[in-house]
Amino acid sequence: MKLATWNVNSLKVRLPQVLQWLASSPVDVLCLQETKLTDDKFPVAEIEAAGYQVAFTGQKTYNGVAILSRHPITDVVKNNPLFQDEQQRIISATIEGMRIVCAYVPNGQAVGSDKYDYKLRWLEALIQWLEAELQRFPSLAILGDYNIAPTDADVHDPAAWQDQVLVSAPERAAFERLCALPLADAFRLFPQAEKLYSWWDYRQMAFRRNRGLRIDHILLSPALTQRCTACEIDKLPRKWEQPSDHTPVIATLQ
DNA sequence: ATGGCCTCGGTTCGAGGA
Repeated sequence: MKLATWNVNSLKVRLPQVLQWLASSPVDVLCLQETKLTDDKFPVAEIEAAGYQVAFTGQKTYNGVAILSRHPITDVVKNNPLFQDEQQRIISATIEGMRIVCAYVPNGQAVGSDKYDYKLRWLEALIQWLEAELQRFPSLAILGDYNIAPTDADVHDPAAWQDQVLVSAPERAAFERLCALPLADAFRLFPQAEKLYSWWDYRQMAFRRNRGLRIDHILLSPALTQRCTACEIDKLPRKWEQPSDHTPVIATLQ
């Protein structure tokens, strides 16, 4: 069983790449963020033709999330019931006995900004909601773009990024509280090479210089942590023409 | 010192992302 997450930065632009990636990496579940499509524009037929069921919630221009699955999808819930939010950033569903949560955490723009406050409030509500969800669903995975690099090992240049948005102490504290629910960062369950990232800025040839951050994560409840045998970042799609600035992260479960 | 790119909406520039 393979679970994956990918912020595609517009599914309209990236649909061919998503289909190409699934053809060569036929994961069981793929969570997408930043689809940037209203629901009436979602490419249901193309995704079903590739062998996947899909649940999604979107809006115009910004945000939007989706869960693609080779197995039946049931009990779809959109957003966090504890947090009134016009922005479409969460969708969850049950697949093969697992509760799958697909999340697009707010970026936060800059420390101290209104958007940063929104990010921290959003994360607080996420923690409260997941605490209850874990009681209901022992086998739970939350996959997505967290917009948080958990430690300096996840940052290409920690000195340059110190106290900036995506790495600031309050954001990292929120990530730690998620881990304390408990949820495990699947990537860190295993030995990993250094300087592995999931996002690189489009500017300054950041990808070629590997100036990136690891901000896309798969967090697993204890029952799924026990089953997890690998977690890896697939850099290949970031090398394709007209790529997303993020690349997929994949967890393998027994 | 600053910004450098990409996407969208809606027109050729601004907002947002990270």
